[in-house]
Amino acid sequence: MAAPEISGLRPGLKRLVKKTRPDSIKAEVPATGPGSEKYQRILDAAVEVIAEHGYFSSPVSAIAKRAGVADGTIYLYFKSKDDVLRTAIDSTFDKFHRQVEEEFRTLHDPRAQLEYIAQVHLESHAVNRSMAVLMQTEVRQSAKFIAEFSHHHLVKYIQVVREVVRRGQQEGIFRRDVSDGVVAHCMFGAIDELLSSAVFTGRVYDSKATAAQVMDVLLSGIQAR
Amino acid sequence: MAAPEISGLRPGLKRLVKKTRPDSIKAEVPATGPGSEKYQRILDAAVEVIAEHGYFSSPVSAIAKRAGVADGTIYLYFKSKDDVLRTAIDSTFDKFHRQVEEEFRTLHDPRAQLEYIAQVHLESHAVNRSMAVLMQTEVRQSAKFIAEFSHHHLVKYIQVVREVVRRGQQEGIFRRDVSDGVVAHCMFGAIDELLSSAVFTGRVYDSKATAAQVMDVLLSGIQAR
DNA sequence: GCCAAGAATGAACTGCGATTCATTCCGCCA
DNA sequence: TGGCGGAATGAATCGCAGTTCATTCTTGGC
Repeated sequence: MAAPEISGLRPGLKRLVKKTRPDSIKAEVPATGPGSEKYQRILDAAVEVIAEHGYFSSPVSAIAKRAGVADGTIYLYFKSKDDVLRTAIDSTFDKFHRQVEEEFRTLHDPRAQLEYIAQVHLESHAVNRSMAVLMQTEVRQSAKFIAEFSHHHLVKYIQVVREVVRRGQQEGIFRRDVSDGVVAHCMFGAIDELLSSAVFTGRVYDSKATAAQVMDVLLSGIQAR
Repeated sequence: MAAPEISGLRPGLKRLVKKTRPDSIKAEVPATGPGSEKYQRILDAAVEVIAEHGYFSSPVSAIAKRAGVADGTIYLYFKSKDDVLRTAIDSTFDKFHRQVEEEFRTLHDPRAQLEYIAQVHLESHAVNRSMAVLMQTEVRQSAKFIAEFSHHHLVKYIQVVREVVRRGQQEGIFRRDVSDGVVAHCMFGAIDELLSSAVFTGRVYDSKATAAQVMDVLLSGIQAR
């Protein structure tokens, strides 16, 4: 998708890695490290293939093929098949958290903050469909190794929501007779299920409108009376 | 767990399959069919092992070992490894739906009906921990073949909730400006996430009290004003 | 042009695990 | 008690897929 077409078809152009940047600047992209174009292409290919067939039914060879590289090449960029998936998931979550953090610098109302999170969460579908599928199918997950590290990301998400809820309670906006934890899990679960159902049925929706609807119900449910 | 200890250790008693029932009654358990004790033992073992290691990291040999039978024996009772898991999941969902159907015969208030579903859903943790883990890790899922058929079960669950919500809306109990579908997914998602988090962190909780709390928020959110 | 450094390749290796099936073991009946 | 039908066994088969590594290709400096 976003990745340029299989460069293997243009043998003459294959090895340019430093792009147009000369050596004066030290911060070259380490040919084989993160940030190189091939690195990213492998990640994208892995996400696509795994989203289509599932982790255990996606041979490294299929990922390599999609990325337009040889099987062995993947091991120049990543330690193992696990490592590829882990990296892809990590970077997605990191991006999400950076985005939220950024927005929170100027958005302070607890209600609006929750709405923002909901909306970004629901939007992930449109941003990168394959990644959304992968999140729904692999992260909750099946392989213990994925479960373990991705659990950490979910905890962080919940943590953020809890803090917002708690602040809302302190400010007297939200009722205090429900635990922030329960509310956070409910919100995450509700949104994620909506996303999940959209992903599986292939339905598209207006993420802003849907987020508004869900949050309307939830916020009505927790507003102080 | 519930299964009797590995009978393989008592060679002398192995083959009694008809139990104490003589042949007068035709409805004998077909030695190798559903309902036989070994059949159930294999199912239980599969659920436990898969809950612990995940489907793709659970060799048939491990399931056989846990069930106290030989590898090949499993193929006398089931068509394939897939078939074992499919059967286990199917029967769990079937049980859930029968339970709900039964209760609905005497419970008519929409609010109470939703609360009942929430409670049974949350209780599954206590009923069979391994199965709950399996549901969280495999059903949402990973292997396409599981996804496809279990999706059908989820749809049925959502369907039931939607109908209740719609009836509540008609009766004027619930607000009509939110779609029954969105509400149903939110409810399912919220409950399932709570369950999931309990399953993964190993936390125990009072399913009745938790269900009450979640449903309090949700019902407040959707009540007509 | 020639060479060294390192990127890329992909065939081959290896281990694993689902499934099969020839053989053994029982329990029952004549 | 002999032997038949079916249940159970588990070693052997077969294919697959993650990883390795000897070899080939590029590039950039001289």
